[in-house]
Amino acid sequence: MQLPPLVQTFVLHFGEMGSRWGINRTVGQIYALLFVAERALNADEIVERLGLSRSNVSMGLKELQAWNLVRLQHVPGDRRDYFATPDDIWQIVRTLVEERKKREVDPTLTLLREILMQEPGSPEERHAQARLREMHDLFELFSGWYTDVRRLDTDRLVQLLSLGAKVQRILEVKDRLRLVPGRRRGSPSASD
Amino acid sequence: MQLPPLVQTFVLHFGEMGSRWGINRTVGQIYALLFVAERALNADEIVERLGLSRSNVSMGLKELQAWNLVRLQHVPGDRRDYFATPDDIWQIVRTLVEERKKREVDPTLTLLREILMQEPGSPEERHAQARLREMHDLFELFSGWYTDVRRLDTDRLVQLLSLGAKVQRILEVKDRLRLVPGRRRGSPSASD
DNA sequence: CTGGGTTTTCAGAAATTTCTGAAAATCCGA
DNA sequence: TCGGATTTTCAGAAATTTCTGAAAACCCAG
Repeated sequence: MQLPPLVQTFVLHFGEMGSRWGINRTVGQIYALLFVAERALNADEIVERLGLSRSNVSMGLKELQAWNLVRLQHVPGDRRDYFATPDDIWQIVRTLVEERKKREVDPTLTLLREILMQEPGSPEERHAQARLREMHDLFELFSGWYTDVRRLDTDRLVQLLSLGAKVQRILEVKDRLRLVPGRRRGSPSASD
Repeated sequence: MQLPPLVQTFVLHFGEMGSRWGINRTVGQIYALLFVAERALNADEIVERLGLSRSNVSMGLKELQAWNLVRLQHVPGDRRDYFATPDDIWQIVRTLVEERKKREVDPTLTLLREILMQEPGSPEERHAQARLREMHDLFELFSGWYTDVRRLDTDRLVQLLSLGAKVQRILEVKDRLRLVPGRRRGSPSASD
């Protein structure tokens, strides 16, 4: 592995983290390398820097492309493919979340719905269903929240995250307003 | 595997999902089984229902305990250990997030800080650092948000999630108020 | 203590995943 | 169309992870 020490530390760590996330170590390393690189790299440059076989790098890049996590670029007068991560880190986060939702959350929701449609054949199954309904509702809640929030532009998203639990105060205000008797929809207010 | 079909479907799916999440298949299955079970189960019951070896179940339960994801119970007059998941699904979510943060986010933040302390020895390293600073700030933002939000009680949390992007309106109100010239802190308002 | 029930440990077996080299396919300029 | 540069594929090798049986450790009632 032929890398400045600072980069190497990160690449190795990210590779390990990747393997805890169902992404394999070398794919994680490739992504880490591309993420900190000053310019797009071609496959041979990745081979050289990470000390992997050419075919392994090819596989890894293919996987990253399937995840929409790298962009393919071309250098004029050079036939090789060059790979880069998006410059905007928020774009990376969005893609990552989107893809994981598509691959993990959505199929799980589908399965849960199917299970909930079935007729329970025993008290045991009835209880299992009740429990799975809780899980289903939880997933739906998160899924709906995400569908909403993903539309926010990045500035607003950052604003929201920075606010943290202060948002709670808004909910408190809302509650208080609810308690006021005779209050009606229609009067504009931040809590509506 | 000796299970009602409805439960079996879920257990198998959850096992597969687990393996995409760095949790191994059988640990996922054990958790799924406990999650839908009407009562706490002992190790032999798990062996019987999932068709795993006794030692494998022992390992799996140990791992789940390390994650704080199962509670140990005792039945009077029975020396065996019984295992159950928390009744409150939100408690499960909280534990899951907490543990993943501890194991993945925190160490990554530590590493990133260390890297950012180093003196870059080349333009390449300087660029890498800039990039990693972006990542660091992103992680800090999420981490701070989480630290805040985890304190909310479950009702408020659900309320917040249900609100989804409607929270955006509050931000818009906030912006608008900021633009009003001469506006001062002190006058109570939902946007403060 | 002792003995049986229970859980844990751990070395090796089995299964799965990752990685590689060699060959095939693709692609493009001449 | 040809020929070299580049990328992809894939069968088997290597590495890693998971799983198991047997034995050790533990634990408590008697």
